[in-house]
Amino acid sequence: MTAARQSERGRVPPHPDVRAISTQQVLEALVDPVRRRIVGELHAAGEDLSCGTIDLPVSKSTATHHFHVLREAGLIRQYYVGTSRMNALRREEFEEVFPGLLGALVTGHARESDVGDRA
Amino acid sequence: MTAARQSERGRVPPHPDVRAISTQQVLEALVDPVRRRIVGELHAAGEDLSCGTIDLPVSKSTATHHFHVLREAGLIRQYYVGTSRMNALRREEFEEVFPGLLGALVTGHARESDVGDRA
DNA sequence: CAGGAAGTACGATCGCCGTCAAACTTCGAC
DNA sequence: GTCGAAGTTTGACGGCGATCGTACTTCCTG
Repeated sequence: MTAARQSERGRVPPHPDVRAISTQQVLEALVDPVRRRIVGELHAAGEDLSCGTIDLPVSKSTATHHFHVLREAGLIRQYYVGTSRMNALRREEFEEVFPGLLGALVTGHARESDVGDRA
Repeated sequence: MTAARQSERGRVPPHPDVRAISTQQVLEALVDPVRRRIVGELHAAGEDLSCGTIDLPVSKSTATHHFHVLREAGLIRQYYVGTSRMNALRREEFEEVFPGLLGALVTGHARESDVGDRA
């Protein structure tokens, strides 16, 4: 059992069970444009991204804060690779508990330039 | 054209075009538990309800504020009947612009007692 | 018309959340 | 072992939004 932890470099932050998360918490997490942008990028990328890869209009400390909130809300999973912290969207797990929500937000109202102006 | 207005008792508040509403605005409207409760009640009722019909854990002036926000976010339509202000959920219009969102929030995570404790 | 019911408008208050800078920690590279 | 890159932690600050009470408006009822 410790073997598994060791393999992941130790520094593994706590991740909540998605089933234990309230709609309230999810909405509070997704109401922030910066956090929604993070989720959007992860969704679009289709692969795990390090914090630095996603460029955000805020300082590093603020970015850390946002990732923390997303993790607490069960939206992302984080793990270290060297000095970089990787972020993985917890799509499937999340879909089971809040079916359609993520899709509705990423897809919904796609025409607006809202926060999706990368490219 | 004034004829139409007259029929509605005059006191008709301004209603935005749903297409002109941002995801941001919608989320800001729905992140509040009280407002989500209002939407939930309207959704469950399946018919228009007056402000007073929906009992909320806040003062009247605060309630007015919440209805205002929901109206501005394109979620409800309001009209007077006598001294009562009726509220109608703008389901279909909303569904066209933010497909699945409303359903995902009302249905999603139905097991939690979140804000849906009526009955 | 007097009274009351149903909301609205207006300020004022207050707590929370997003933001930042600065100091610190870890890890990889050289 | 040093340096730098990548994040984290902590504390402080500022603004926005939820809340309330009070005064006001409108409409129905008797």
